Amino acid sequence: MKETLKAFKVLSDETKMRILNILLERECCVCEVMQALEISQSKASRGLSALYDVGFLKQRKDGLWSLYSIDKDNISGYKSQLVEAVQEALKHNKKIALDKERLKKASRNGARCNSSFDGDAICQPNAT
Amino acid sequence: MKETLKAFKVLSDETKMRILNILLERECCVCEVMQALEISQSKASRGLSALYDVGFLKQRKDGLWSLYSIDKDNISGYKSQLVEAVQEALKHNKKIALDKERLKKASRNGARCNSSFDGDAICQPNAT
DNA sequence: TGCATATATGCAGGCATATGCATATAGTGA
DNA sequence: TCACTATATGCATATGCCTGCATATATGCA
Repeated sequence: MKETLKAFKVLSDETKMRILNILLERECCVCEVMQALEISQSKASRGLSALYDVGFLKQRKDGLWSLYSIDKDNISGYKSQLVEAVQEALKHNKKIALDKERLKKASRNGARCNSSFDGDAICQPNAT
Repeated sequence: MKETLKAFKVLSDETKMRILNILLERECCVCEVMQALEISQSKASRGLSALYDVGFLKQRKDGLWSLYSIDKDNISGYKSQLVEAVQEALKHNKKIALDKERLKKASRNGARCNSSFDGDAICQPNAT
């Protein structure tokens, strides 16, 4: 039961729901998530690891990069239903569409994420 | 998006998830929910109204009683997927089975809920 | 009209979560 | 070994949620 509650709770957060959505497009490193969602590095990293902890994501390392993707092979039962619910709920959402647009232009180290680009400064507050 | 997040959030709480589950069995008044889950009156009432606010439940009044049930006619899309995910996640859960057992014995005013039976006192802490 | 019962809700305390900031950690290449 | 970059995380703070307690509200009945 605790596990189930955690799965619902992780997804009841805008950032994490958006992260899950772009990962449905393709595998991403933390850096690309930052760029796609225009969020800070710590926010991206924490969001990803929260989704990982609950079992929605798998992770692999490639040099400096930490690459996350949907753990399709291990998502089943209610968890796959949750992922489908997220997709269904947001399939016509504007913000999500923007995220996906930006994701296309995003790239590993393409933006020199941590230094020159500072998501913290750019990211607007919780406007919906 | 806010609406979607609220739907996930409401269900990321044990009490509300259990309430949703027993309502899948049948319509209940607040009193019966208290008895089935062995929780306090305010907890039952607030849980029900939270689920109502998000659109999972409908409500009708019958004299003193406030009767809640799953709003099947208006639950569609991602919300019905969420309800299904809850059912799937908890279909073999022991606590849920107990809730349903107690629900069978529960009745409107059968326990003189507010006075003699005090859920607050009986209900054990958050053991899982 | 007054009492009993069922439900809703204001308030306050406690707890969990989200997040920015700063920093630690770990690869990479010179 | 050192500088650089990507990622993870400790700390402090702000915010929101859960819940019990007490009380208000509403309905039925004598």
